[in-house]
Amino acid sequence: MRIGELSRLTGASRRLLRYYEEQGLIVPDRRANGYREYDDRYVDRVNQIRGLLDAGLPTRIIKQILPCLDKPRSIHFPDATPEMLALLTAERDRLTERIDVLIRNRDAMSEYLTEVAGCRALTPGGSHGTPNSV
Amino acid sequence: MRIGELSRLTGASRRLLRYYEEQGLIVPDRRANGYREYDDRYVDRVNQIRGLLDAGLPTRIIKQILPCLDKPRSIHFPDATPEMLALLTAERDRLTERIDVLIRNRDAMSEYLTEVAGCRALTPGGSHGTPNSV
DNA sequence: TGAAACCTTCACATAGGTGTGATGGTCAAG
DNA sequence: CTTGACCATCACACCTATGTGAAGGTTTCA
Repeated sequence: MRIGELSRLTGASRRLLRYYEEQGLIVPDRRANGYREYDDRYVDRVNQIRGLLDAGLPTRIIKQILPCLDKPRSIHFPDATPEMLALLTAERDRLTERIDVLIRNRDAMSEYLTEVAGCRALTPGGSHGTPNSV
Repeated sequence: MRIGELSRLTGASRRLLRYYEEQGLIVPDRRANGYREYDDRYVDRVNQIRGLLDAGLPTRIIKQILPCLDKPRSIHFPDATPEMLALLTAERDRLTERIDVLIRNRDAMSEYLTEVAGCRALTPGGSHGTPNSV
């Protein structure tokens, strides 16, 4: 498929797909006329990239760990230098810490919402104009 | 305490502390001479801000939800407009999604590392710089 | 043949968090 | 007083992920 199609399938703008390529995250083939040609697996790949970006990892890091997370990697993980493994381990641990922080914050939000909901239940009075009792 | 101390305690640069203030996330008192005066609770507060920022929330949103997560909030959560609650709920859900993505990626990394470790165990030949056995 | 829809590259712009330096005030110790 | 450590404000700079537009080639369809 060409870039427009992939853009539609992934939600990433064409610009962004070119950017990911520029950053070395994806390496599409080229047709004779210069058009980029993407095979189907790029859909998953791009989604994964976006997930990692959204997770706060910079492209520089994603570029390095992505080969490890490749689709049906099961059997043929060939290139695993010790540095690679160290990096991956470190990033995984960082990710875990980050996850913990997020969970704590999420739980604090939930807790607050629960409390407010409980409070709400006790004050049947209309909500809007009157700030809310308590 | 003054800004330098808080900076030391939180790891946030002075610049950043002023930035958070500029964004309305913290509102320290001022001494007669203009110096910012922070009370102890700002340490937790700043840490929480950094956690949320790291979580990908923009200051604009943090500013809004922070009052809800305030420390001993237990009893006196006074100002909870419906919009506020909706925003908080939405952000919490976004956060949950984000957490899920992170967990999936983290698990993929762990899985890969486990596989490689298993593979390693089978090839006793010291690889490169004798990384570190398993 | 020409218009529409797609593609290319290049380059400048923006937004958010953060670094850094200039310039100057405050305060405590020698 | 002066020195040094702290503080203040202001402003310019950076990085990274993105948007956007210009100028031009290709393909498709009428």
